[in-house]
Amino acid sequence: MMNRSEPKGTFSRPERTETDASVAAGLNNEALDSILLFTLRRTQAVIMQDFVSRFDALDLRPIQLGALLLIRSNPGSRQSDIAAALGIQRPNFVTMMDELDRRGLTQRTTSNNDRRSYSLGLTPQGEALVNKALQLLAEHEAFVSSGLDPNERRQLFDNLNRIESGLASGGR
Amino acid sequence: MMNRSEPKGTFSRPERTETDASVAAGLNNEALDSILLFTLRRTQAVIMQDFVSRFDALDLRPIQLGALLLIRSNPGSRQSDIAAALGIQRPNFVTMMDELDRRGLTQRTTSNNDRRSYSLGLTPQGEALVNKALQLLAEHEAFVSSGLDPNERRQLFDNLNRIESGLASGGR
DNA sequence: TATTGTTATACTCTATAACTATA
DNA sequence: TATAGTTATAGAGTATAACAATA
Repeated sequence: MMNRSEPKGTFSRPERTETDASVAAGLNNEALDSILLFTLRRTQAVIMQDFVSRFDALDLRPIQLGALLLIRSNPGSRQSDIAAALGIQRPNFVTMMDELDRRGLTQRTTSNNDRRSYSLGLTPQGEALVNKALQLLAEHEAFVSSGLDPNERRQLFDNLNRIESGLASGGR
Repeated sequence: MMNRSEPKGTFSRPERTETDASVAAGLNNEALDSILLFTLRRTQAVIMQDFVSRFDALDLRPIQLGALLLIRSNPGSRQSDIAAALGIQRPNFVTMMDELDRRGLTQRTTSNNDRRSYSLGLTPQGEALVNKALQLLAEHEAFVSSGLDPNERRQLFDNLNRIESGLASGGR
């Protein structure tokens, strides 16, 4: 173990928290635990698991709920805009919209100003589904944050957002 | 906007930090910004970008570096153990080991005790590559954490680990 | 010329079933 | 019988090129 007193050029280690898998096999994974990317990945994995199991009842994957929420908050948006906000490619969003349309949750209205693009919107069924989803979402967020007090949760979002805005699009 | 005074049953919102994409299109993505899974995903994406661009010179993807680091810290481990610690399926780890072997970075020695399994280890070239990688890794971690002071970075790891250990394997 | 939606396609990641050799 | 490594395979997710319609 390292010195407690912050040696220069060294990063503070996270608290010792072994991965399940490594604990099971008795592996030393200290090296991985101190890498932010890997810690984020593990945390995301367990959160994803809870999300997927909760939203299985509504047959909604995270990205689909993201699309519905964005369309609801930004009615009239174009596919390109929603895809960009979701961080996915336009071609891949087409397939997603095809399915949401097929399920009667969304509608593509041909725009008057620009006949190349669609105006996206939720159908009444889409609105109804999102309302159910918001309830599940609140329970999901409460569950995954149950180990954090409100201030710690705020700190977490703040730290994540600071990292993102510090690195975003600028490159290095 | 909501009241500042923590209304009951409501979660503290993260600080207002718009996604690049949504800013570009002028979209309101408040709903997504308050979902931990989505915020984690965005943060992970920008960190991944930096990681990949830095390690391109060594031709190492994150999961490959993870494998090398685990093997280094746990010489003699079996493939199943390393795969589990990495959180990937055993069949998929086989392909990875095939490539690391082909590149002369790792070696599979048939175990004496149990001739079904291999004892994994790094070759001298593997050791050398990991040493170079550790330098890059330190620079990567410094860069992605440059917006956080040591205490904030510690908090971030701690909060992520608390979420993970709170949800891990127990289900809900 | 440039952009929106689209099609086709390919590459990575991930997950499962089934085989073999050992135990 | 159970387990380690393996093979084959299938499904997501993601990325790019190129086309038709429209600007």
